[in-house]
Amino acid sequence: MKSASKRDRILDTAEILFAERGFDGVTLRQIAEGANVDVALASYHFGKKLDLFRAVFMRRAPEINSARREALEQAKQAAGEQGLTVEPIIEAFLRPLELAQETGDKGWENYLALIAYINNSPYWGQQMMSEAFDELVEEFIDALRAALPNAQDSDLYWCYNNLSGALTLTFARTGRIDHLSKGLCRSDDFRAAYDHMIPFVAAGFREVCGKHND
Amino acid sequence: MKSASKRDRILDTAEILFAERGFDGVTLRQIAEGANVDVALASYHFGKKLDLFRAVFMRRAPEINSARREALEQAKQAAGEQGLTVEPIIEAFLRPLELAQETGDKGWENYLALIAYINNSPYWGQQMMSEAFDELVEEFIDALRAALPNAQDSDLYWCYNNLSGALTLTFARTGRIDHLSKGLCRSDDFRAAYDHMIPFVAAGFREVCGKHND
DNA sequence: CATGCTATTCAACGTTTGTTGAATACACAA
DNA sequence: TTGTGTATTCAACAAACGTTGAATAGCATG
Repeated sequence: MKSASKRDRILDTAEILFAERGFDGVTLRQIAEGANVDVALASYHFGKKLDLFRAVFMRRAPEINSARREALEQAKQAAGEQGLTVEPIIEAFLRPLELAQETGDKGWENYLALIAYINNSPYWGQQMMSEAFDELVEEFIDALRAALPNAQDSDLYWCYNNLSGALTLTFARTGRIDHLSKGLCRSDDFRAAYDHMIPFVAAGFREVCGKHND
Repeated sequence: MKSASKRDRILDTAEILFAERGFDGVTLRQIAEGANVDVALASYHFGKKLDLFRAVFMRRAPEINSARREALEQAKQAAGEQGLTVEPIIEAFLRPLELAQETGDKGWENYLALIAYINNSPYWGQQMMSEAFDELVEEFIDALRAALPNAQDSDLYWCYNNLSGALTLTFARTGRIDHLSKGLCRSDDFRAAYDHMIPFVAAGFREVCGKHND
């Protein structure tokens, strides 16, 4: 990160700090200090503070979307003519994030924590999340609708809401589960988190949206 | 709220604003203005800003805990000798919150949105949440362990993590599901939210923690 | 009425905030 | 070398921040 351009260092540092403390909990001076850069440079490159926040948020979204889309496409290929069932769809939605977190690139961990913050904030929540991710989410809902032909649409959306909540809490890595389980589970054990989340969520969809065709 | 004591009006207003914008997104002057009170009064009653935040957070926690504990006790009575199954345990954990949100007391809605904010914040998350709720959560984990005798403890905690995430996203009422579903689902339709969450979560627990004895 | 205690306001403090305009450094083309 | 545009720093702004000490009001009890 030392050799990256100053513009990128601002983005990287802002990503870390916004993920930890939220938009209002971070000052431009803290970001500038962390990036070893003058305060005014952030304004020069990104404009207002809110524009910097948006830039951080939008930077990695396309990569997530394409990774998920590709995983869904591969699952469809693998399923062949008999069509997709629930579990591979959920798997395609979630595993790319585990992979992102396991790259060792702390940037991804921070970015996903930032998403957790935004997704659960009534103030920031709806607009940015929808703008960045809803188009692709619809593709997954379509796949789930095909796999669960007896489901009502409202059931599918409510189930997606449960999925989204479980996922973003994992992003946040608050360490609460570490404390609650007395060290038995660790918030940063991504493998364990997703290995438990995928069957959990898939079973929930099947239960609520009808077990037929599965 | 007009006739409440000024001290209470500060708490009520702080609850609203903290839930919307988080700790750093709200100023003491905004709180004072909303409560129709001088700025210095908040410091007089509560000390530092952070102490006010804690006071807001801790105010309603005991009421949630006792409502949940009572619901669990009633479920145990109803189950009799054959012991509790998963679904009534989840129901006892979740329904009291639906009831709180349906009282029409906006204070409860705001408070739960505040919990959503804290639970997903790596900065605030662990300490306050654990302090307020973990003791009671352990009682529910115990009940689930009895209902799922083949479960490993780590499985139970990971499943609780999924439950916690789904629940707190519902608390946040970000309106994203309204947009995503094109109005088919509404974030403030608590009945629908819990009616979908309870079977979803119960099925997840049974799937991950073994279907035996259920 | 006087006394004492709590609640509330007033006024001000020293910092810190986001943002900006001018000044400087840098890179590269002519 | 000179010129030009971009990148970066410097210095400063007005506004807003949390917090505090002293002053005032309200209200019980004596």
